[in-house]
Amino acid sequence: MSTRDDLVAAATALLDEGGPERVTLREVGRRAGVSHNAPYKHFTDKQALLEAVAIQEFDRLERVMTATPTPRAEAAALLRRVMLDYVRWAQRHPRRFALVYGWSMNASADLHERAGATWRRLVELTAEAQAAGALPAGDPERAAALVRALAHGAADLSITGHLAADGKGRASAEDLVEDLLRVLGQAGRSS
Amino acid sequence: MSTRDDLVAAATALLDEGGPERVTLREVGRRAGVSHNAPYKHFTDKQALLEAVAIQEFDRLERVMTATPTPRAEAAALLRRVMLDYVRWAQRHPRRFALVYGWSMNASADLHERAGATWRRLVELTAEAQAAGALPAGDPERAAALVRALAHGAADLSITGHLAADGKGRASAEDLVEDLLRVLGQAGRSS
DNA sequence: ACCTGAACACCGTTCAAGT
DNA sequence: ACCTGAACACCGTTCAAGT
Repeated sequence: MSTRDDLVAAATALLDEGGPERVTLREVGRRAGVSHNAPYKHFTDKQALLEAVAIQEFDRLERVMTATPTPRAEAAALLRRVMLDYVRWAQRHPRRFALVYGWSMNASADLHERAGATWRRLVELTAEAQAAGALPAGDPERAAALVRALAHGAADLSITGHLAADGKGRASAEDLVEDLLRVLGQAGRSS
Repeated sequence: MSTRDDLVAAATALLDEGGPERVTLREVGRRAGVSHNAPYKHFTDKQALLEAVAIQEFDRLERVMTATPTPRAEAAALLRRVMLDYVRWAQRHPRRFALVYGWSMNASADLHERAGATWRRLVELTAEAQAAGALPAGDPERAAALVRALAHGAADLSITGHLAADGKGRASAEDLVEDLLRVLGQAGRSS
């Protein structure tokens, strides 16, 4: 483990504990066993350190999406699994989810590039599912955006407690993903 | 305008300009024409000031939802308009959207209460739309959650630039809301 | 090349007073 | 009741040195 890796690991742990404000360069340095401004020798500023954390997390997401552990899985089943993985990851690591898709990261060209690759893979999967009749025909980019937006919104509302507003939230984020895919499956078969 | 109102207005303006970090109590005080810690006589801390901003915004959202300007509008048309208003509000005031539904607000009991009222109204609308056959039958809470999660996710991805990953995003947040309602409408009529 | 310690500006918050 | 000014602790960032 290089010092750089130690710094990223410490920043990730602090992020999980209390969000970006908890990630102080002083505490990151302390946990990595260096001085409070040693991070500046590896990252231009705090923002760059958080970007490194976000990129590391994006790489994990992409690995899940491009891996196909179930041999010969149908596109629809694979799409379902990928989207369920996505909402489970978000619920398991809510602060990483907030970081990766949050405000501060929309200026990072590096992150934008990785997001593009993940997105293209999702569009491919969607197109295959359409061809199999598991989704309605039409622009695969648009159909993929629909599925992704639902999963993203369900994960975000679930994390912030807005899915269970009355204290009796009857639908989990995973339920909503399944509901959407079921409705889209009906529409795909009936057309 | 009381001093308190001036403080909330200044905080709202600063939030729009650069997010919560930009909202410093010193600058809020300066814009309201008071000292840098006069805000402490009206709010217990910065968090409480931001909560006041969030609550003000939630009240506006609720007013849009409970108002029915189009007389005798059908439930489905009204639901469509409410959800389109929601994504337009989010795109117009991205930092307010991030504040209201973001991390820091999930501990505010007052905000939670207001969210509950808005949510119940949406469930009512959904139930009416289901009765009219514009949405598939089933638990209205769950159907409402599906619509809301899609709108929320589409708005969030649109704001952070993730809907147009390839530089040629073919679906706007509004498009996705319409797509979902169309598919749900088909499923409602065919059952 | 990588790291340290002092220093600076800025911010949230507290406190002792003022009217 | 409402406000002010000084003060404290903390943080991001910079700089002059050290090996």
